Amino acid sequence: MAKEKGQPEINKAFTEECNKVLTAVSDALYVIGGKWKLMIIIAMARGNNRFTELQRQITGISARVLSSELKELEINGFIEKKVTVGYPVTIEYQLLPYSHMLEELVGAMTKWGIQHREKIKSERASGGATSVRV
Amino acid sequence: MAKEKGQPEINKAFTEECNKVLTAVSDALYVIGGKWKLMIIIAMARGNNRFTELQRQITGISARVLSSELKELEINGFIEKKVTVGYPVTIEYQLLPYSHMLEELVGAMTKWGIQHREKIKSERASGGATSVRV
DNA sequence: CGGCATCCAAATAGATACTG
DNA sequence: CAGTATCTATTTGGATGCCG
Repeated sequence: MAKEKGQPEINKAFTEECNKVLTAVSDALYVIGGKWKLMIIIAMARGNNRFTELQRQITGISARVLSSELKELEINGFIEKKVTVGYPVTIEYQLLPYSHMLEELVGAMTKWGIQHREKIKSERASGGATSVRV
Repeated sequence: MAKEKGQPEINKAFTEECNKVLTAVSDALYVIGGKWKLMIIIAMARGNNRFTELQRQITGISARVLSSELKELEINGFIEKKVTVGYPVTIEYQLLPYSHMLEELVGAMTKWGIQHREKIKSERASGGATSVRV
């Protein structure tokens, strides 16, 4: 139902709401999409503030990629780079308040990711064809 | 704080929780990451069930990409392809119950995306350097 | 330690044309 | 309408080496 040509006003409201959501999600994916950005923010929220710490915590990220992702996160107002001058110069990345607005999103994604892995596991027991990277 | 070497047990609990979240988010991104999968599910949840409808609703997706994304969504248990034999054969895609588990995630992402666009807009008024695709 | 430069491989996606 | 095929362009990212 809801696809006949009879009631165009109903479809129109649906289409507008749909467009709104699509635009918003598309916006979100544009800034925090990709494999790494959210992961970096998550790791930083747990106290990993140094370049090398982040590289160690986030499995599989290379220095080149980490470096460029940090730059983008900085440009987009999620993090800040702090250079402390001293005998060994230390460089730390700090989350800015704006990144805390991602907490709800991260929470939802975490929850879903856990559920999904459970689902895959129970399907493995039977014999479904699904995909998770190992 | 929380980076000295004094209290290793505290850091350890943090690291474990961190790994758990990172794994979950990584899992989630693996299945629903990319530009299109969530968008397709959103559009389908609003009554777009035909190939061409989806292509019209989702700005910028090509037939080739839509086709392959639909296949992956089917493999991963989010949607189902229904072929109705008849004089004009009709093909419809239906969301499966599993895809409804994404609603909370989609909601959080929508909310964030809207907030982000607002933020960018108000920054444009002053003169920040951020990025949104136009 | 915190990167940048370079090179290269692979994934992703756009354009276009064609089909039953 | 619902795709497939092909070819190409762009993006992404891994590996390695180097630098202050």
